[in-house]
Amino acid sequence: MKKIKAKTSLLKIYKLLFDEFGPRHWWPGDTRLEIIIGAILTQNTAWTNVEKAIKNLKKARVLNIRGLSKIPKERLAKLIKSTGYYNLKAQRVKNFLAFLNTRYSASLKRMFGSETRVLREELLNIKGIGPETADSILLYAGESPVFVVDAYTKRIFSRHGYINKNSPYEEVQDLFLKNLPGNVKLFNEFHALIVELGKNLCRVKNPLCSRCPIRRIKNV
DNA sequence: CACCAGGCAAGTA
DNA sequence: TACTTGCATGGT
Repeated sequence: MKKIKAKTSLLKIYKLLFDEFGPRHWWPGDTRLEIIIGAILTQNTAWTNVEKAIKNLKKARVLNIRGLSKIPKERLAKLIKSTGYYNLKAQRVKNFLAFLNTRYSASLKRMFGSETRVLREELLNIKGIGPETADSILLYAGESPVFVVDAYTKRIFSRHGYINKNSPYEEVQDLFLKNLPGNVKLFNEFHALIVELGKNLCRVKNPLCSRCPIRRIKNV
C-alpha cells in the first residue's frame, strides 16, 4: 500500500507566493467606484490599457456616479478606447450605473450594505457582469470575504491536481472558501498573487514548469 | 508576424 | 450541457 502524501495546503501555497512576489497592493484605485469601473474595463484586457482609460475618465471629470450616468455612451466609448471592446464596455458601464441608480438610488454605501449573497446575484443579473467581475467588485470594492477565481486560478490549480481543468467557477471558488480562513486581506492578496504567478511563470503548457514556486514544495 | 491580456453573452448542436 | 464566436485595442 503506497502512502499518498497530502497536497500542500492552500495556506502554505499562499505563503510561498507571498515570499516569492511580496504584497501586490490590489486593487489599485482611489475610490470604490473606480475599482468597480476598473473591474469592468479590465475584462480580457491588460491592466496597463485600463490605466489610460481611467486617466481619461478622470481628466474628463466623469469618474463619478453622476458623470458616468449622464455621459453619452458614444463619448464614454471614446474615453475607454484603449481597453478594447470599447462599445461593449461602454454599455456595460452604463448597465451598472442604471442598476446602481434604480436599485440603490445611486448609493454605493446602500449597495454594499446589502447582504453579500443577495448583492452577488443582483450583480450577476447585470448584462456584462459575470462571476469574476462580480466577485472582484465584492472583494476589492466592497471588502467582502469573497474569493475571486480567474483563468489563471483554474489553469494553475488544475495543473497541480487540486481541481479538474473544466471545473465550474463556483466549484473552484469553494475549494478556496473551504480551505482558507474567510479573511478579506488574505483573499485580496492571494488572488493578486495568483495573477502574478500566472503572468510570470505559468504561461507555458508544460505542467512540470520547474521555475514555478509552487513546485518548490514537493508533491504539490 | 502571432499571441495574449486580471471575461462575458449569445448562438449553435 | 458543452463548445464556439464576437467583441477590439495595445504590448511583447
